[in-house]
Amino acid sequence: MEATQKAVSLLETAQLRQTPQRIVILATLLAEHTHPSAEDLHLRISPQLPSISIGTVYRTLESLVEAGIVRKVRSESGTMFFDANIEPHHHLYDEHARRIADFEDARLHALIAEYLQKHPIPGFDVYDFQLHISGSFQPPVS
Amino acid sequence: MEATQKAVSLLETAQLRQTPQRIVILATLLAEHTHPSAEDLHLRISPQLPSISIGTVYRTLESLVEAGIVRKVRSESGTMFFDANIEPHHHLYDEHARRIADFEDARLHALIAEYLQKHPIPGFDVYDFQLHISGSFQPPVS
DNA sequence: CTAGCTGCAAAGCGTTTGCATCAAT
DNA sequence: ATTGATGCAAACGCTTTGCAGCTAG
Repeated sequence: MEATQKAVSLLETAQLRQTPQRIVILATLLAEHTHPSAEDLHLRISPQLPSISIGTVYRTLESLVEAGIVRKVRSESGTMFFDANIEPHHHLYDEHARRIADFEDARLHALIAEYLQKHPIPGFDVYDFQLHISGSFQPPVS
Repeated sequence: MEATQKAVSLLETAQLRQTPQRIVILATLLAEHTHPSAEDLHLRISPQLPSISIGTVYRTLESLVEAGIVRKVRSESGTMFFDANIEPHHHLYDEHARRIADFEDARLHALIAEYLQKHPIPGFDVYDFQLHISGSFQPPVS
């Protein structure tokens, strides 16, 4: 399915207003295979919708997160990155390129989930967990 | 050993100048069992050393991190928290109280490390990993 | 003596927000 | 028509930085 159509249908089921801004933001994010920041998205969208403001991008992303359509992940540097992949997955933090990539490994996820279930943490109620793996994509020339 | 003495000896072995500011900052952090922010530390230190500036706190903490004496962890909200416990450990993110607590579990750490070693990620060099467990300390009254 | 740390204040950066206007429903 | 979204710009919170003076070595 095309990204724009998918965006429209997701907004519809989430009962969110289908404004041009929201449709473009969500469609752009769905078409991405990376994890863009709000600013990244704003830059990418500006040519198609020059009047869109960065504030709207932030507010829209926040609504999408609340609706469960989008996930946000904070990077080491503090910037938020957005992710339309809401399947449980982990992240690889590239320390050199300063970007974040998805890391899906159902077995690893199950392994940790099982461990946490078998060994509950006293006084702490676990909602969710995420593995942050830091390293680099291309080993630095040493 | 007393915190101040430990701070002095850590600064010495790290070959960092033993200024009153650095000694107090490190000693305060060593005495903490929580993960204070730079501002927390500044507030806690001000009565003893009223002239100390927040900039110095940040610069000192950065030096200590570089020296491997201190770890920093970014919270969900974006604020940095500092931690004098440099043993490999994971963190519990309390979504309600917005604080971070240590979670040490050598078996879980070993389990994940072993898995990552046995199943290398193609094209990615792993330096380190951290499990972010989110939840709450006192289950909300529902 | 001198390399490097400190205090101060200003600037930086990503993000949020108040407000008047505008548009989806 | 009404509720909620938008653009704009100002403000925000945390962190970093330039600079002149100070201090540990």
